[in-house]
Amino acid sequence: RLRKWQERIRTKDAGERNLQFALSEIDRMASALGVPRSVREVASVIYRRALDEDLIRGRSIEGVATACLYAACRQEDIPRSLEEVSEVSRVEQKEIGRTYRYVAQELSLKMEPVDPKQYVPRFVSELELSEEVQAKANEIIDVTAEKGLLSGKSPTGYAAAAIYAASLLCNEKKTQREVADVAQVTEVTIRNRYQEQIEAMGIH
Amino acid sequence: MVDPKETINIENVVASTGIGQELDLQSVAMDLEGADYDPEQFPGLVYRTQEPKSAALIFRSGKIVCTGAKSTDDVHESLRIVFDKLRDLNIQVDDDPEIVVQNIVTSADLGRNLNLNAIAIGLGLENIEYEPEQFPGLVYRLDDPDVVALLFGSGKLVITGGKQPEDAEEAVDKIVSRLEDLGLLE
DNA sequence: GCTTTAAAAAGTAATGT
DNA sequence: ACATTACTTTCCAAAGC
Repeated sequence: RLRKWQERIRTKDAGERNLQFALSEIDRMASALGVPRSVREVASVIYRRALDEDLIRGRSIEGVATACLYAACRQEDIPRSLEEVSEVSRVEQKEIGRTYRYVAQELSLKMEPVDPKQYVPRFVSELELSEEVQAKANEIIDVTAEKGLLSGKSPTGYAAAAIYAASLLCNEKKTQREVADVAQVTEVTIRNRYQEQIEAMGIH
Repeated sequence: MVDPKETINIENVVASTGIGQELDLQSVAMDLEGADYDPEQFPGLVYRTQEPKSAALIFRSGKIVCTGAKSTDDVHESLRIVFDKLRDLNIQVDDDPEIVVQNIVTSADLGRNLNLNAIAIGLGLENIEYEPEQFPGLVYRLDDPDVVALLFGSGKLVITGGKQPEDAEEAVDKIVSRLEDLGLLE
């Protein structure tokens, strides 16, 4: 009986320690990503729910913690790409993506697809482009997405192409390589999305 | 407008069977030309048929999995070839082993572009998974028939998980009517 | 969970010319 | 700038780790 009691304490302590580890990891990664405190709080809430629903079995604490942070960024409308999140996590990108989909499905998180416009302010800022370019990029995204060009395309590549196009239209040209680097996509992707967007905008 | 059902094409059929006899895969690998066997990597021996084109996984237990055939008839034909090859090696094979189709993969075309964003939100996010950062297709799980559909922006789709060719037809009908109900087609 | 086999869809990526 | 190859997702069975 005494043994069972000690065991309960032990598992309870282990559980507490694991939770503390997960929350400190979320905090560390959130800091590294430079996202506000509200995002860490949302991520922590999602993690505790995942814990309550027993979703961590068979998965690493780090993986679930990272997936929760990725989901929280999206819910707070300041998305970070899986690649960006994987850079501050020791879990590989593919595993983060899988775990995120699992957690989102099991907790019925109503995750809407990421709007490419949500990446625009950050990318524009990193490229030191004007608000005029930002407004133009947003317009390009809205108009071309309305015409159905967004289906199936990655939000980062889509935003990158719109920013590239806007920088040309506003005479503040950035090279495809410069834009590709901040968005972490290839020049080929920017080229392909750019061509479609320009075509749909009727700029040529 | 063309009925999307008419565009259905079977791309792959997976079936399982067994010869009712245990096998020494090491010796089968020696005698059967074109056989790939690496037990360290995978317990099954791989044997490919040319016509119809398919790949058979042969196990020590005598059970066999056949994949890659373009129709249920082709699966039977491919397995008939495999059975005869084994008989050529003086291995006893049951007269006509039961062949069970486990999965049928089909492709089809709705003939219209799809707004996957609208579909993901419109169909409630319940049986749907749409993560264009990870994959361009929208994953739609149906209960009846019990299949999974991958919908693309072009209007083309893949249906997998079905056991009968009719499952794909039913699935296409249900997908089309659901999208029409929500005004998401065209 | 993983390993292997096959096939389609469309996007993205790495590598090669 | 272009092509080719390869990887992402879904499904399923098999035997064994």
